Amino acid sequence: MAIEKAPARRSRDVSVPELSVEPVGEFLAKLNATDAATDSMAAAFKAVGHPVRLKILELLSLQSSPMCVCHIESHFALSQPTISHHLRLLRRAGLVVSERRGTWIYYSAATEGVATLQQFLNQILHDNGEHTHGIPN
Amino acid sequence: MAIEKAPARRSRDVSVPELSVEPVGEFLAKLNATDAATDSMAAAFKAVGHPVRLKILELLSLQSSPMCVCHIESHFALSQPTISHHLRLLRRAGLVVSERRGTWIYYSAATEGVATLQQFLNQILHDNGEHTHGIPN
DNA sequence: TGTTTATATTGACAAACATCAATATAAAGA
DNA sequence: TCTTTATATTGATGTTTGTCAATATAAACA
Repeated sequence: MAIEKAPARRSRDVSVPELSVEPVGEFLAKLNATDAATDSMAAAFKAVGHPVRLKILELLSLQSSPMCVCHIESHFALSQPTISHHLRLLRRAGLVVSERRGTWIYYSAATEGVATLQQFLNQILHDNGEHTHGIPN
Repeated sequence: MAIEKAPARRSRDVSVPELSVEPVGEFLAKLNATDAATDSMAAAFKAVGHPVRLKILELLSLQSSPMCVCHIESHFALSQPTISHHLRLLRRAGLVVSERRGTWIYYSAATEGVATLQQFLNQILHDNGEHTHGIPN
């Protein structure tokens, strides 16, 4: 197991390795997408970061047509208030929408919200490896 | 605001509206992707469900070449152990990988892990609206 | 060897979360 | 109007999470 030499230093010998690509221009521009944007994106990911909510979203997208709460409920061994709670979180995150029809309330997946997350990950994947300049030896 | 009629009933008049599309075949097959699979997918989403971790991932993908912890750290007003903690969670979720180089440890985005999430959302988007059979009146 | 430096781990604590029982709301039907 | 039913909200409780200070580990260097 060959031990690598420490990365090259800047003119003044600081204790931090040099970045192989400077964080300028487009880099910073993208990076500084408002904190608010990052926060709401993170909040949406957090919403699908729970098995029950992930499954609800899966359920709604597979079902395609809106489902009422009682149908959603029947897929889980959880109390009605708990399902209601998870639905609220998904709604707040913009991942599902609801519509009242008489006594029932129908939920469906919110395409836009899901697309936003998908596009974010897409960007991560495309940015990554697009401009690999090699790594400090 | 027009109030809708209750959805049609089954033969025996139960208190639950009829599903407009029956959950059979491919539907159930997809749905029953093991709970374990759902859980690990949810765990990965949860990992990006925090602003700091989301930003770290963004940072790594924009930077493209691996970054050492001290560089990552410099982007946040958080203690070193806290950053280390977030990196651990990202690593456990399979979203980043780390490699030791002498004293430093370099992190980079794990393309596979991110791709898994991206593909999941992709599926959600494609399933949704693919077979809209109309909704109960 | 001993010292320095980068990163990880531990322990503690406050804040956020998941869940349920109980209750409220709101629509439908008698 | 009163009752029933579907869903939401509230309040309580145990669990998980985010954060830091203190400490440990591990590599590099003198």
